[in-house]
Amino acid sequence: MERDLTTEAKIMEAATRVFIAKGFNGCSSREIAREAGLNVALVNYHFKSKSNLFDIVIANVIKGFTLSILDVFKSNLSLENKTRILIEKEYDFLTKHPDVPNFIINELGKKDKSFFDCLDVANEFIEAKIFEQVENAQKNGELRNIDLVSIMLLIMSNCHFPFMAKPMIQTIHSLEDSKYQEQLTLHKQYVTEMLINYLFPKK
Amino acid sequence: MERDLTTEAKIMEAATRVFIAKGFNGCSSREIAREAGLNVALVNYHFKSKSNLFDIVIANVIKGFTLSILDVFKSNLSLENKTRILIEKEYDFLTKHPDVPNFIINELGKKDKSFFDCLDVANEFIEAKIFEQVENAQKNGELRNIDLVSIMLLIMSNCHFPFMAKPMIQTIHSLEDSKYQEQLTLHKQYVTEMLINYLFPKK
DNA sequence: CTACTTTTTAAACAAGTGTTTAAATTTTGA
DNA sequence: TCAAAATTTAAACACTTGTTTAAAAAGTAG
Repeated sequence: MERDLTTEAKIMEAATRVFIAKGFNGCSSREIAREAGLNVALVNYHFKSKSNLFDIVIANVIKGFTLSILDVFKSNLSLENKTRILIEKEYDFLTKHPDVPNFIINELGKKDKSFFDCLDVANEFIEAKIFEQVENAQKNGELRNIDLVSIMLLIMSNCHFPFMAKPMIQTIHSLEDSKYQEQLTLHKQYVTEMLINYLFPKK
Repeated sequence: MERDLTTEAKIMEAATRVFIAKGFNGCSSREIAREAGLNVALVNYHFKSKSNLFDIVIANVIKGFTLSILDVFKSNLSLENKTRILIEKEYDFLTKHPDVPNFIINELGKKDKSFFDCLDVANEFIEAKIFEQVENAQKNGELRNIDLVSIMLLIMSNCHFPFMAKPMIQTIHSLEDSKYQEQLTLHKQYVTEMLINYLFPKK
């Protein structure tokens, strides 16, 4: 019962590309098949249904997105350095995959908690012992004493939003892609300085 | 040739609600008509087509969103106080309309520049002379010397993202609506402090 | 009341949707 | 080599989509 993985890989590649670009409702099974250069029926033969394929794709995207973050958390660095590297990595990742945050936020908002639990990323974070490190850094006075949700929100807001709002900002300010990329490189420095200053106040 | 505005108003109300919640591709003309308690054909009779209705709705939403910002810009306050009030107003607006940023960013990204030019909001900002005020504040040393795009990005990121990511954060941290609202109230204070400290460094 | 316009309605249209079917083809294992 | 299994295909399925049509209803003005 050896399966032809190449066909499934083709479908996954095309589906990931199309789903991220247009969302679940914005594309059809036939469009995915066309992009993969395959017959429509193959999508359901290999993946049962469009929504099942979608679940696999989004789980995959989230996994890939989470892995690079976890690497930083698991490393043996101070929280301040972890934050610096995290921002750096986020901007790197998002430069390559600018549509991913929008995709995750929009499509995950439609799912219920049970789906999210299946992804099982929470345990990975617990394993990284990042919560203990935060608690300790706050006791030391190294890290500002605000809750973890807000810390995450502050970092994510300043990393993700500039990529999410890219089409809008580009339209408003008439910036071509290369100019906006320069803007983002500059912005990353501002964001890093601002967040580090705020989260890790020196005395 | 007096038109029954009530019917058009009903369609606009339902369309705005449904479009914001589900996006252009996420809903059907029939769903909008059903929500308005009207016959499907009335949508096209009064608004020509679904996409025409959508253009009117999104232009309307953007206008409403922009107006409250412009009020702040036009007021006679220092940039620091304008920033404080702007953040306050953004959080107020977004508490009432949490789905609007996602809606605007997603759907405006699909439109081209010509559509955006039709909205004609740029002139309003020029009229408010906010650009001159920024330039002067930077010469004074009151405002940090970074470009306007980044200033806007910093403020918008920290105001909009917490609302855009709400479903995701709620799922991750198992927070009910009221708890997340408390979180946002807290977060607004952090954001204000962080942004003011960074944008308006005291000496 | 009557002739006319505007509004509303149910029904139909062609096109596209996700999915299934059954036949054709390819691959597999003995 | 050859039957059994897995894969691929074209075609069809029932359903929804945005939109149009033509008749009915409501409203308007002389």
